[in-house]
Amino acid sequence: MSAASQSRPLRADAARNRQLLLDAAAMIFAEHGMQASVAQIARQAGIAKGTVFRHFPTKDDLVAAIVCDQLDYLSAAGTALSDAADPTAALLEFMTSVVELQTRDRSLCQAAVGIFQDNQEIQACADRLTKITEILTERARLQGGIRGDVTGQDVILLLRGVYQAAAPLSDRQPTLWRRFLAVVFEGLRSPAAYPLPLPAPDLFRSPLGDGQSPPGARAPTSLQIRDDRGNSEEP
Amino acid sequence: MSAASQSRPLRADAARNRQLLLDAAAMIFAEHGMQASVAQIARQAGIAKGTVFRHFPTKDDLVAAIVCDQLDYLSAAGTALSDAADPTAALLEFMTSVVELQTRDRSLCQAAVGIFQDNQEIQACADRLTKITEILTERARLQGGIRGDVTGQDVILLLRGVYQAAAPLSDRQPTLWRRFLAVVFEGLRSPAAYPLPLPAPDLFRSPLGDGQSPPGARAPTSLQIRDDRGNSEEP
DNA sequence: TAACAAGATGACCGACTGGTCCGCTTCTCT
DNA sequence: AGAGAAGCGGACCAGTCGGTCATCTTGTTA
Repeated sequence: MSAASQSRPLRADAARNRQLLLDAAAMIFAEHGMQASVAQIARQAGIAKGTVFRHFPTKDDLVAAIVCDQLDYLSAAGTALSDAADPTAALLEFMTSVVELQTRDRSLCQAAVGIFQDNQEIQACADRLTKITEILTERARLQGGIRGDVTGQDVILLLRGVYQAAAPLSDRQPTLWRRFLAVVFEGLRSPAAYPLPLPAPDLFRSPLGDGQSPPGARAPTSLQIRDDRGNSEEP
Repeated sequence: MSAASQSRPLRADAARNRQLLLDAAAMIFAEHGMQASVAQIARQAGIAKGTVFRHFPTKDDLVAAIVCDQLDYLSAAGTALSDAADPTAALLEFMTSVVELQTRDRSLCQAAVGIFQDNQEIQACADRLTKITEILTERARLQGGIRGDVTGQDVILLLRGVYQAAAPLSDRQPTLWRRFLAVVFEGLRSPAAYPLPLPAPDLFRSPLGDGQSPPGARAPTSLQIRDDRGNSEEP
């Protein structure tokens, strides 16, 4: 969909093999994560390994093609919810979609944020996803459904956490993430008992040293998140 | 500390090298995760690769030695808090310790739960950690500081999620996890707006088919966690 | 149908992994 | 001091990885 319309249309067999390859890669990556080998994918697709590299110069390019598809899918899902009547319910539904897809596809969870910060294509897709998440979050915030100090980047990072929390038991309790999503969403709801500590995350700007712990920025809470502990030696 | 007191005491140079090796491994694993190569660790320790395998028959044994130390450290921290005056504050402090250590040591996050389910030694340490977490959680629950349907295993899995959520930005915002821990802890607090869906996680028993989604077990909430979506095709 | 370019192939490459092994060194004990 | 055992070093092994390339096949087009 992206690099196919360059110059000539693909020859029939090439187009067929490319699709076989994409399907196989999506399946293998979903099952084994992106550390699955190219040879394994080629075997699954029923084509030779050299053919894989003809279609995608590097393995990262193949991963990017798969991951971008998934990220775009989520962006589309978010966009479809961006004018829902109930913004808070829409945000929850969006969050559900994101974790659900992560659970189905293990490669996505490694790609969702920052892991591929060197891959331009994935970055662009991730940026789009972050943007629509920001929109959904702001609508819910304005509605008062979630606390005022939560950002879209909080949401997207927390969704990664929800998936990862449930991942160890994904075999035996494949829907456990719903439970953890409920906990996290509860934590995002209004009214906030205590303000969140620290400035919000920033996936894009602040390449380094954005003043990530400005003095006095920590909120005073009765149940303070502990700042430091006296031990400097290892156990 | 574990296999050293077998038969003879180590020779002086062996003991020295063993300590060099453990220190180097802890540092390298903390920095690069447990996928760091044995050669890299040997290089860091200034000893030959063969010597590594003399002290630890396999890489997994080396990983286990490091990880068990960390898990035991956390268990001890939890035990020290198990009779604190304010159980809810104690639980939060314990949770802070856990995420903090995960942030410092990337190997721990992969080991905390279930990843090493085949390694007896790590399993034993993880079980102890889970047990003390359960105790701390129950005390906070009885105090009314956290909602009644939260278990210790919820807590330990969520802590993994908190770390993972903040991990992508750990370079630029190394204390971001405090923010996410605050969100999650807020979600655990009493009073619960809605009951948590699904039965609690179970790390040990239920090797399979413990009825992980019994009909009607899902809680009725106004903002329901969506159960299923109609699309069966990929994007 | 014939010629040619696009595509497919799989042996091959170098880099890397965890792990082994044997000759050499060094510590310890008498 | 000297013997013997414990420990060490690093070449080596088999396996895997991503990636390349010369050669063969096949779809397309004149």
